[in-house]
Amino acid sequence: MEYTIQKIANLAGISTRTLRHYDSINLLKPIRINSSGYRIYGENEIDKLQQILFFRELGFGLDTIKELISKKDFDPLYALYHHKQKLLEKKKQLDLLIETVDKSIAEREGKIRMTDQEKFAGFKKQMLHENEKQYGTIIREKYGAETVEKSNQKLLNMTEEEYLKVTKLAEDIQVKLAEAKRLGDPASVEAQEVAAMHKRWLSFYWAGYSKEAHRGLAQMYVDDPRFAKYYDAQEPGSAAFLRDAIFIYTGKTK
Amino acid sequence: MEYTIQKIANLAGISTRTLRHYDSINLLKPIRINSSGYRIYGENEIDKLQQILFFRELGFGLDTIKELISKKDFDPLYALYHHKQKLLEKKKQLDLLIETVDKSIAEREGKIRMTDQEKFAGFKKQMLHENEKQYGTIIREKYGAETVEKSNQKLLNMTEEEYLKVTKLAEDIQVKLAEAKRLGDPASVEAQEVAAMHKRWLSFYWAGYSKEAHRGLAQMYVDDPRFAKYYDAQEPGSAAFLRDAIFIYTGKTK
DNA sequence: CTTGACATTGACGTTACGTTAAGGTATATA
DNA sequence: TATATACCTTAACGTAACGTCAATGTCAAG
Repeated sequence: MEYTIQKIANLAGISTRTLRHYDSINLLKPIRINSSGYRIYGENEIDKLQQILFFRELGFGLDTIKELISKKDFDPLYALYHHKQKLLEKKKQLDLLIETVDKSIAEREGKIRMTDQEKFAGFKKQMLHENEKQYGTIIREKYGAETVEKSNQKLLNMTEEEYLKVTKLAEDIQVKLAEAKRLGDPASVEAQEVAAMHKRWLSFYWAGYSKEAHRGLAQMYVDDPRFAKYYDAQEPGSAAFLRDAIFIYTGKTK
Repeated sequence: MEYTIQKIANLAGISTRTLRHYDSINLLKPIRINSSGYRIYGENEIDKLQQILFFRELGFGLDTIKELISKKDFDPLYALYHHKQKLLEKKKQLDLLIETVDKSIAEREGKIRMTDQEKFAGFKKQMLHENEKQYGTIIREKYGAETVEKSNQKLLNMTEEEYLKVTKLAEDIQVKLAEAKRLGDPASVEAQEVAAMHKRWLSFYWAGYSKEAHRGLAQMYVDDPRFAKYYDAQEPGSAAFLRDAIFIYTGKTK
């Protein structure tokens, strides 16, 4: 099926302006432009739009959505599982809100009392922290094709806020690491700062932080060419330098 | 209990900037400012903020929220009932979305097929029209103190979009009615246009439109001094003029 | 007495569109 | 064949609800 802009807008319950906007920011391009300059959308665009709307519904910004779905290894099926999980969480929160309404009604009718805390239960985006003790599959399974996949999946399970934080942190580490490397001393304040950042970064993916595991990962950075390549990209020898810094940071000179 | 800005922000899970914003637009003012110029919030503000957040959660704009809760006859208890109903509707929609995810997963796994329509079920703010056949209590109960209350309650049951539309329509009617009245002829194009607008307006509150009922209401506008006063405010004699126009519009010269 | 965590008022920035404006295109009907 | 109507286009400014500085003041603890 081919759709003009208004047909697809009606189908999805959005405005034509929104579709033009998505076109202009390269989030969703029509499959082709006809001889009159009209946008024409096809089946693939339908599915892509659906994904976009799911992410949007879950509070992701358009920039983030674009990043996610345009990745070469974007997996629509896995994304759908992600959506389901997140929608279920949202539903839980809605239930909490409804409970808060019920309580507030009962309070107004003089039946019960509420603390000020209780009056806002369900509004706060509850700490996923507590009930989401992700355990560190990364190291435990050693590395391999799976490892990288798994950690990408963890990305999808983050809120947008977390996602932005963690990707920014990763970038910062790259930059600071290259700077520190140029100074040459893995015991320097700069290098130790990088090691600390790396610990924070690791904690995103991996709840059970321990010095031993941190060191193991650091060594892996050197041994595994894929990781080494990533860290050496900005400045050669960075992977080894980072390992040394982390070894010192975790209290082991070598 | 008294709260500083950050305490209340943490309590409610919002930012201090948001609270300052609400202050500056007169949506939520602190109970007092202390000697250092700090905002201090009290119990009443807590409850008011809760109401604000409920409305916000339901997609109401801050302007609209301000209008609603600052009305002298704002009823917090009734509002809570409203919130509950709307939250339950929202939950229904979420269930629909989750169903859409499930189906989409099944489709990707080759188990079922989906139409393009189905792929977007749950995104569209479903027509409340269908399952919300409000019946016309206004006329049926004749008028009285209750009548006005009931129709105000209907306002709370509208989405923001509807609310804005209906209030704007009411204003437009006022203006156009005064203009048409000055022309003098209730059969004129202008007057008939007003009658048509009035029908649209009425349909917002009252699903079971009929010419008889429309005429009944028009007569009531003249007979009831409260209504007459409202319509005669801009231009004296407008209530009677409107009645005449509606009588003609509904096909009864007198 | 200074440090750090609070608070204040501007004021400009951002996101995701809404909303004209000015105009080209397709099709049904007079 | 004309014209009305319902589409479509780009361009550009508008808006809502804050986020994010910057510059500065206040308060409690060590």
